[in-house]
Amino acid sequence: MYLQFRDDVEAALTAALDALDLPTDDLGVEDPPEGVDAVLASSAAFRLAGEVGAPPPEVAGQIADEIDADEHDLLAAATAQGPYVNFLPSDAYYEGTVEAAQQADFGHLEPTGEEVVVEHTSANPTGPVHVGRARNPIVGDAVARVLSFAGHDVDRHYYVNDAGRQMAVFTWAYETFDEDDLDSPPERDKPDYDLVRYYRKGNAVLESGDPDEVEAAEDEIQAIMQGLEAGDEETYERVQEVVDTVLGGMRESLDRLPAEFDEFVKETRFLRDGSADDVVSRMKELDAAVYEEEAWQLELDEYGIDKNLVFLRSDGTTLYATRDLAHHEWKFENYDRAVTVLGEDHELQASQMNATLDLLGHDVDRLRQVVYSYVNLPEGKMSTRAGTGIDLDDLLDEAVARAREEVETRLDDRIRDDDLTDEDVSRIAEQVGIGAVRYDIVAKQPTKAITFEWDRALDFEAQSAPYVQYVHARCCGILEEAGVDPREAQRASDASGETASTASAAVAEGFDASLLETEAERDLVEVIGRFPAVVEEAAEELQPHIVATYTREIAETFNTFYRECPVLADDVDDDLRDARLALVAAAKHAVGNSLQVLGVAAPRSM
RNA sequence: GGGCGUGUGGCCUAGUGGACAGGGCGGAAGGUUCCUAACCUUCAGAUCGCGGGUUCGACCCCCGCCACGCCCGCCA
Repeated sequence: MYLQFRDDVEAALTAALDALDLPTDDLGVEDPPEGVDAVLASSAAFRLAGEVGAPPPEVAGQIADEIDADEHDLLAAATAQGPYVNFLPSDAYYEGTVEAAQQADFGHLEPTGEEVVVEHTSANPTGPVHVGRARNPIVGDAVARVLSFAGHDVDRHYYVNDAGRQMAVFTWAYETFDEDDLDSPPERDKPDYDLVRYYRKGNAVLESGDPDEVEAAEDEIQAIMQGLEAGDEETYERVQEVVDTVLGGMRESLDRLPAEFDEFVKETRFLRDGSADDVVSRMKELDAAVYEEEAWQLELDEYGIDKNLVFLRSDGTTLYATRDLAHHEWKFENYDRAVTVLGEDHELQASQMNATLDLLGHDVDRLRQVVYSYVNLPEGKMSTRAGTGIDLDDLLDEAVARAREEVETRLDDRIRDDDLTDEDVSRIAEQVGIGAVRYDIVAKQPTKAITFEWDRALDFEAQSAPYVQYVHARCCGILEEAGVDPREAQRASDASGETASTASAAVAEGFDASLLETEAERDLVEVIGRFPAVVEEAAEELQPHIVATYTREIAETFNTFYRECPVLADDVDDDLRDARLALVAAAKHAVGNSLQVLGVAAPRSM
C-alpha cells in the first residue's frame, strides 16, 4: 500500500510539475520527519525556486494547489508546509494498509524471477567457528533472507576451501599424529573440536619442530598439494575425509544461528572438472597477461591496482585466486546475480577478481560484495590456528544460559497468568538468547569494527532482540486473549507466506479502519505500512541492518499504542475493538516478518 | 609509503544534500488495582575527528590533515 501510495505521489507530482511547465526529473520525494502529519513529502520546491523566480514556500504552494487529491484514492490531500509539499493519506490508505498486513506474507515483494546466489561464511574448514567470523554467517544469512523477501530466487552457498596449503597441512597432521601426541582432550565432543587439535599440533611442529621432521612434513604437504592439483583420486579422498569431518562439526554450530546452506561448493571441483585450467588458458591470451619470473601474472594497473595478480605458479599449479575465478565463472553461468559476503581483509582480492572477470568479458555489475570487518577481542585478534578466540558455540550457550536465568527470575513477578511450562522456558531462552546475539550483530553496519564484550553482546534490554520480540509476544498475547489461536498465528508468520492463517483471516473480516483515529493508532498503521518499502530498500542496498532499525521503530510505535489504546478492555466499543484487533494482527505480521528477515525468532510468549 | 574502511553526547548506535542530528546504555526523577514492567514518561548530556571548499542549504559531496582498523605473498 505504501509502495502504491508512493507511486501515486510521484504521478501526482509529475502531473503537477508538468502543468506548471517545470522539470520533472527531480521530485524530491522523501520521508517526512517525526511529528509531521504526512506519509511522504517533497522538497522539490527548493530546487525549483530559482527556475520559477519565487521563494521555495511559494513554489510549494503552487505545486500543492495544482494537485487534485481526489484523483488518487490513497491521497487525502497535498498541502504546502513551508518549502515542503506534504502528502496526507486517505482513509482508504489506512484501511488498505491494515488489510494488506492481515496477510501472513506481508512484506514479501512480487517475485522478480531473478536467480541470485549468496555466498557467505566460506571459512576454511580448519576448526570450530569462532566469534571473529560470526558476522559472516549472520549478515550473510540475513542478506539471503532479505533478497528472498524482495522476491528473488535465492541460493545460499558455502565455498569450501579444500585445495590449499592449509588443508594439506591439516591432512598431513591428522595422518601423522596420534591422540597421544596431543596436549589435551577436545573442548567439546564434536568433530571440529576433535580434529582442530591435529591442525594446531601440526602447525606448532612446522613452526618449531625438529628440522628433519619439518623437512619430511614439507615434502608430504607438497605431495598432497601436487596430488590435488593433478586430480589424484587417492589424495583427494584423504583430504576430503578431514574436510568433511571438520565441516560437519562447523555446520552443526552454524545451524544453531540458524545459517543453513543449499550447497557447499568445493574448490577442488574446479580443479577436477578442468575449469581452472580453462580459465588459465584464456587469461594467458589477455593483453594484460605477462610471463615474469617464470610465473603467469596479470597487470591490473588500468583498474587502479598496482599489484600484479599471479594466476599460475612457476611450478605450473594454480592459486586460490585462479580457482576462485573459475568458481565465479560458474556462478555467472548458473545465476543472474551473485552476492558475496566477505571480510575486509579480502577486499583487494575481490577487486582483483572483479577486474579479471571484467577483462575476461563478464558483466561484473552482476557481482556484488558485502564487506564486514572482523570481530576482535579486547586483547586482539582471534585465530583458529593459535587457539585464541571465543567459539561461537560458547557464545550461544552463554547467551541461552543468561536468557534462561532472565526468564526464570521474571517468572515470579509475572502478571500474566499463562502458566509457562518447562518447555516454554527452554524455548524462550533459546529464542531470546540466540536472537540477541544475531540481532546485536545484524543491527550494526557491517563495516563498523566490533570489539567483543560479553555484557555488550548479551544485553537483553532496550535496543536488542528481546525488546522487539517482546512486542511480538504482546501482540500474540492480545490475539490469544481475544480467542485467536496463537499457534495458528505463529505458523502463519513462519510459513514464508504460503497461506494466510485462518485466525488472521477471521480478524480481518469486517473491521472499520476509520475508527482508528488516535495519533498512536495512525502512527502505528503508518509504520506498519512502510515495511515493504523497508524490505525493498534493504534488498537493493544489501543492508539488512536497515530492517533491524525498522524493527526498533515499529516496536517503539507499538508500545506507545499499547499504552494508550486498550484493545480488550470492557469499556472499548465492539467495533473499535475489532478495528484495534485487526491492527494488532497487522502489527504482529509486520514485527514477526521483519524479525524473520533478520533470522531472529518471533516468540509467541515471553 | 600506497589502497580500502571507520570516526556522531562518558559508552554503543541511526541518519537517500533539505523541516529542531534520532535511539539506547549508563546517571537523575517518576509510573503496575488496567490486553505481559524484557515496558513506558520526564530531566541532564553533542564544537557530528580537525581545517578548508562547493551549495540557497553539508553528519552526508570535494580537497587537505589527524586517529584507529584492514590489505599491499608464486598463502588461503
